[in-house]
Amino acid sequence: MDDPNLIDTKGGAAPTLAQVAARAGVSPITVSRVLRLPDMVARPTRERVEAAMRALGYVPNLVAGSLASARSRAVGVLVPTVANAIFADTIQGISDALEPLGYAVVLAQSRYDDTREEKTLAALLGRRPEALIMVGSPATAVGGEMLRRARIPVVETWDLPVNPIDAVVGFDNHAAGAAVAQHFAATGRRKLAFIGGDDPRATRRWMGFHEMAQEAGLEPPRRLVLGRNARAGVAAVAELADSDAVFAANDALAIGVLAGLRPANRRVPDDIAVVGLGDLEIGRLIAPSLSTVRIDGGAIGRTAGRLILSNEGSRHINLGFTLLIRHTG
Amino acid sequence: MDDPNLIDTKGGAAPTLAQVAARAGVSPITVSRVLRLPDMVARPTRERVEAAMRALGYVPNLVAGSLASARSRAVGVLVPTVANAIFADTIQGISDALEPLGYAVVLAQSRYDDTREEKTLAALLGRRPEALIMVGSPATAVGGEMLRRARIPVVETWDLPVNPIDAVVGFDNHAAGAAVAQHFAATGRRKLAFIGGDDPRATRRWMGFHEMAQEAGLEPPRRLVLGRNARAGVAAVAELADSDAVFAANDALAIGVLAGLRPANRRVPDDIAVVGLGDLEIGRLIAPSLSTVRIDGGAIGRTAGRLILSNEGSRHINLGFTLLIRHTG
DNA sequence: CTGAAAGCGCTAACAT
DNA sequence: ATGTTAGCGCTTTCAG
Repeated sequence: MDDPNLIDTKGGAAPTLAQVAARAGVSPITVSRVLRLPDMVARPTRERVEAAMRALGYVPNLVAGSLASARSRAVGVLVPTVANAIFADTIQGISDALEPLGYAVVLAQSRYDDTREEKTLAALLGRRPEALIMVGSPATAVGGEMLRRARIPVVETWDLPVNPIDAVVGFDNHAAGAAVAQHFAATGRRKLAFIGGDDPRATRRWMGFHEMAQEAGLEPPRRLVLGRNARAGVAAVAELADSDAVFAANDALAIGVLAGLRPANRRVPDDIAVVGLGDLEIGRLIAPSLSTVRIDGGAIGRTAGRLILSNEGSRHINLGFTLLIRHTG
Repeated sequence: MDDPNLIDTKGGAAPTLAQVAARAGVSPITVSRVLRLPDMVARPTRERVEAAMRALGYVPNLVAGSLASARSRAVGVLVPTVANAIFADTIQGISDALEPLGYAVVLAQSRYDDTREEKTLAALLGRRPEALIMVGSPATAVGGEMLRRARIPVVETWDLPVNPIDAVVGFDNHAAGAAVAQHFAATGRRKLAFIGGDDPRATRRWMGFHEMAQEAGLEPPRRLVLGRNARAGVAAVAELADSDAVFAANDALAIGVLAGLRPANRRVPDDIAVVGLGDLEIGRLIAPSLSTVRIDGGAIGRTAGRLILSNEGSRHINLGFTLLIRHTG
């Protein structure tokens, strides 16, 4: 039963805590204490142990420690994709909040695929993380159930689910969509379009956008589901011939739309307005600068990290968004 | 000795393999086999065990499994930062290559800080990953020694170190810098500048750039070390008054330079050429489109993933780069 | 095809 | 301040 996909772990066993103990002439538990509770150990003893560690190049086996103590000091992080810059700041924020405290970040991607998400969640939970942070909410009931049974802090982010599993750090996607539609209506746009994925968060943006357009007495906006990256934005332009305002569910998409509009000779914002979401640094720097719904992804990550470390304060945090009208709409 | 930063792991123990075994009326090892070697177990037995697992909501404890088998099925990934989009594709590539095989990605950031890198490396190795992939090479001798002693596959990426620890997947940063300088010289530029960080890879780009400029008979280029993000690019423009060509060590920086040049009324590429590195999708979409040294970050990640899974073929892979001259230079 | 025994490397709980 | 004992939840090895 040889699995050809196994990494060939070379020979040469790593030194163990017991070996350090033997070399220092103490019992294993003393070495363990030098590592975790150093000032519980007498100075000379500690120094002998430390010398032994250095001599052997000892690296404590956290896997064994996790099993013995039932504390993995790991947090699972599940994002749709890391390639989309929109989530990078959130991962960074989580890492910034937790790594200094000795937590490891175990990262996994769902790729916007519900089946994969379920598998990934199981794989993540198998490592017994002390908490799990995810962008969005579990797509399946099974996934949700797994998280609930795991009995660890769970933080759903980038949205405000109605029935959260535990903690939430996000913003109101519906309201964000509505805000953009309202802005378009207020600036005299008549034929709106939305471009984005069909995941729950994008769909909520669409719902808010759609409803507010109706309320403003505009004809129903179009919805284009072509992908989530800049290329999809370029492609979308072919369908935008009779729209005068587009809300793209993320900034990369919006920048793609801008790029597609240029050769089509449609002037932005005169002929058509374009608003993105996320506020990538680059959106502010291009010309014309991109109007967008600003989301503070870094704050989402840091807040999620803080939430799993403490039970004080609210566990349902709405970080909001800001409509930033720059030069494209 | 209460650490207030401990996550409050709630009560309610997760079901164990032994409990599943008891419920199914088999011995623990049989449950273990159902999980790992299902077709070694008779059909009816297997079905009983599977039913018991479902009934209990059993999630195998991979921490215990790792300890017992000495195989963690985890890979450590160390990057300078995840916020810089330039490494996102590499992480994605690693994840794509390894997650389907059951490996977890333990992600950590060095933040271009040598001390932090050393600590992070130790933290990573303590989890006993079966391999470690890093962007660049260990900054300190201690870090290198730790990696060597870990006796696991190590892949250094985004560079071609002269004395690699083990495997390498990267490109020649020196040659990339030289190629840009050569291009500038060939297109009549006289006063070159370089903007980037002071990390080893950026420095190698600078060296190549500088040497080739000399060879081409140009006056020595300037080197600006102001940061690595787009904002640093904007700031750099103040120092670029008498340069007619800039090589920015990454595309975000280059886009920042472009943004800074606009209000300064300096035309690109007529007054000044700008070339980046990385080939972010967005660079191709802005106007004028960004000239850049294309690096296939995704391929670097996937190749690194493949390398740690197999010992066949070369372990020193130069994936090269492509100079892409578009509209900024 | 299934099981019994032993142990991975560490820490918790109790001594002393 | 240090040590002893037991055991975390699983897999390995060897039997049958």
